[in-house]
Amino acid sequence: MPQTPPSPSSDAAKQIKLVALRLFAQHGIDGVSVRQIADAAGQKNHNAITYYFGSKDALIRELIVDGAKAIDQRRNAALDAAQASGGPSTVRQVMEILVDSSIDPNPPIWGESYTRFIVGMQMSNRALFMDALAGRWNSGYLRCLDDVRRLCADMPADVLNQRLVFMGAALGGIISGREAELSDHSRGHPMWSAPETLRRVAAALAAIITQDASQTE
Amino acid sequence: MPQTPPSPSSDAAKQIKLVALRLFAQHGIDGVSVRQIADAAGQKNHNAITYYFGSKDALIRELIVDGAKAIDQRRNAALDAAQASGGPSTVRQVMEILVDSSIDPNPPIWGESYTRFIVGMQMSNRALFMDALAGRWNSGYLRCLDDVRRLCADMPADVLNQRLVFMGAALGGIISGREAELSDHSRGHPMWSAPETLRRVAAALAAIITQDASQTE
DNA sequence: TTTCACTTTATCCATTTGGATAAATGGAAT
DNA sequence: ATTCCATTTATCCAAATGGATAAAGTGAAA
Repeated sequence: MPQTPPSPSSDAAKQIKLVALRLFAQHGIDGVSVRQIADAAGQKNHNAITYYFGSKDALIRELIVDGAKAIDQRRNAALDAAQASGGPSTVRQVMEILVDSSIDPNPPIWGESYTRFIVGMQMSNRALFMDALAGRWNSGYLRCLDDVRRLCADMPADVLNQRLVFMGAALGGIISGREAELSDHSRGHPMWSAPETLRRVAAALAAIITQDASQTE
Repeated sequence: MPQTPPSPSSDAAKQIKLVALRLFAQHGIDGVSVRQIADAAGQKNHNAITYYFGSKDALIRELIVDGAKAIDQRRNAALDAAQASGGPSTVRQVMEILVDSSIDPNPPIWGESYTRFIVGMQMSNRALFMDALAGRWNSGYLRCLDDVRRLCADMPADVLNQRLVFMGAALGGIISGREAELSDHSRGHPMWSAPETLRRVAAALAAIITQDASQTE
């Protein structure tokens, strides 16, 4: 009777995680019961969650860390690659890294869910979210911010920091909106599935940072 | 035994609505029970919700409509005022209207909650949200978008519409982030309480719309 | 003072929740 | 074939949930 992680990552456990992430993203963690998760994962009994993860809470924590880790690793890899040639040379480049690393390169058939999941957690279960991450898996994001600060050294620090806050909020809002749209398979999504759209998201975020007075009009 | 709205708006009913909005904004509608609401509203019994609103669901619908109505009226009033002198003449002006109208001029002591509530509903309870609004109380937002289209007539429609989508997502993300910060009374919030900050939010949103190629750096 | 409508309070209820326990199942190694 | 293990399935449980009902309480009008 394994109280510690029973199977490192059995098929069933993987399936439960995939399905739970989607349901949590769609309805919030308080809007989904362990029974619904077990059902959707093809289990005949809700005890599967207790068996594989210990509790609903522990499952949620795993999902938070898994996704944050994956994104952080993509971010750091992209930054390391850019670093090889002296680091990103424009704010736009940093935003591209920030946006691209937010996207799962191998999403399940029904589309991505993590950003919606995480944004929902930050809104409605901030304490659990913060506790699960405990400051971990955030280095890539912080490195991006530092690169922007390096590239905008002439901007007053308080103005820049404010814009970075706006940019972060915009990033979450836009990417989770994209996820929600793409997860609706009842219609096509020409805009969001167009390859240039993510470039334009990066451009929009860069505009928040690098806006100048001439933009008054 | 009033099955229809019992009291138009008694003190207790008002208090319940105020408190419920805050709790729903903080924890999501599935994270708050009618007992918690009644407790926080000073009621000794959770039947108050049934008595005044019929059901938890009906209370939620009232909250959705109340806030949407108030915002829409502020938006239309501001647009009407601008219309008197030929309508807003810059995208920045439209964004100011959009941002300012999102703010409750008479918030409760603990701060505003509606944007977080609504963003959470859109994420986790989209169907209920859409059904409660049924397309109503959205004319102010649509008028703002049309004003932007008028002011950006030279921009390709698909590009502009895309940026309007980004802007809307950014607006929700930024304003709900502001609400969350300001609702935390354990610390001061020099940035968010500064009077110029909302102007800068509007500037950031305007930058998303009016970004040009020179912004590549 | 009595009546009557409105409001508050006290219970009751069926259902759902997360979790615990235990029984069955299945496959590989012995 | 038997043992032993991880896994799946079947129940059980106390607590919490949204809602319904009914009993008090309250104040103004008659």
